[in-house]
Amino acid sequence: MEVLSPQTGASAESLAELLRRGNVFSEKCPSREVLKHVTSRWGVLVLVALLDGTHRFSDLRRKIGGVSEKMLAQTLQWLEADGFVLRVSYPVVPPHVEYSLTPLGRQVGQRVEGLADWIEGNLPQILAAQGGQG
Amino acid sequence: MEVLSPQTGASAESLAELLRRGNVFSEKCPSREVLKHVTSRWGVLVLVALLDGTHRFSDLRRKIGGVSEKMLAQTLQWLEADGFVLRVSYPVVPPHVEYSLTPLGRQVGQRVEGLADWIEGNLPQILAAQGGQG
DNA sequence: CCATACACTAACCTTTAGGTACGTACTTAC
DNA sequence: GTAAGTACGTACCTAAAGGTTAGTGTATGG
Repeated sequence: MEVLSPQTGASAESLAELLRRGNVFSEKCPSREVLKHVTSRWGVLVLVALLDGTHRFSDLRRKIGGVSEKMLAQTLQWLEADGFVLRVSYPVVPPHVEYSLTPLGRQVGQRVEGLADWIEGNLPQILAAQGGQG
Repeated sequence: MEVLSPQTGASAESLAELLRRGNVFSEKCPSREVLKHVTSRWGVLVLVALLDGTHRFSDLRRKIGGVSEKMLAQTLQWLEADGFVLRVSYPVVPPHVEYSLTPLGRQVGQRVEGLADWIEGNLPQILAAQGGQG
């Protein structure tokens, strides 16, 4: 068992190690980017929404209160590039595009949903803790 | 069972409902703010780091690769205000401050850690999915 | 015939997360 | 005597997230 110190920097060997396992505490680890997309403001909500099944663009937009078209498109592209979202476009007119989760996406989605659900369910306590600390 | 439509807006009754349960999909729900802090770039890492036990400011800074002092302080204040982090300051010189998780904080921390761990563990597959989709 | 829906893109603007650098008040180590 | 460590606050700046508006091409509904 080898512990990486973020301060000492990565040797040539530990770089390979990073790819093998990932270490979010290390500045250069690619997992930071993935985490950024997944935990982005709309990324969270898109993942949770898509756990319900395939959605069209407009469906997602209606379901997720407050998203702009631009941000929804952007977020979907991030998640698609990370291999979490599958985009299927039918060449008809008017345009018809379906978004769904890949198996990988379903797994992250579940963790994210767990987090979101916990916050929703414990909102009263959180709000109480906020106000009560004065 | 009542389903809230984000489009129709909240009635007086569903507003109270929001506070009782929380609904991330609704634009005005306070859970959005909490989620923002918890899933912020450094919020995630702070929560995971503090699951290991009490840390001093500088300890956290050394442990979390790449945080600036300003952002670490800011993030800790967000999480403290949300009732997730407990700050204990000893009036000695040089300053001595200890940060730890509240019971509430430990619970969110675990969900967040689950997510971070999953990403770390599945990094190879994610990276493969990214590159392989061309 | 005009509005709307669809799934976006492009251009432009605002906000804010985040970074850098400096100061502080005192102490220990060199 | 000087440098470093401690836990930040403040001021200033950049980059990026995010919002708003307009436009695309076609087809359906009124």
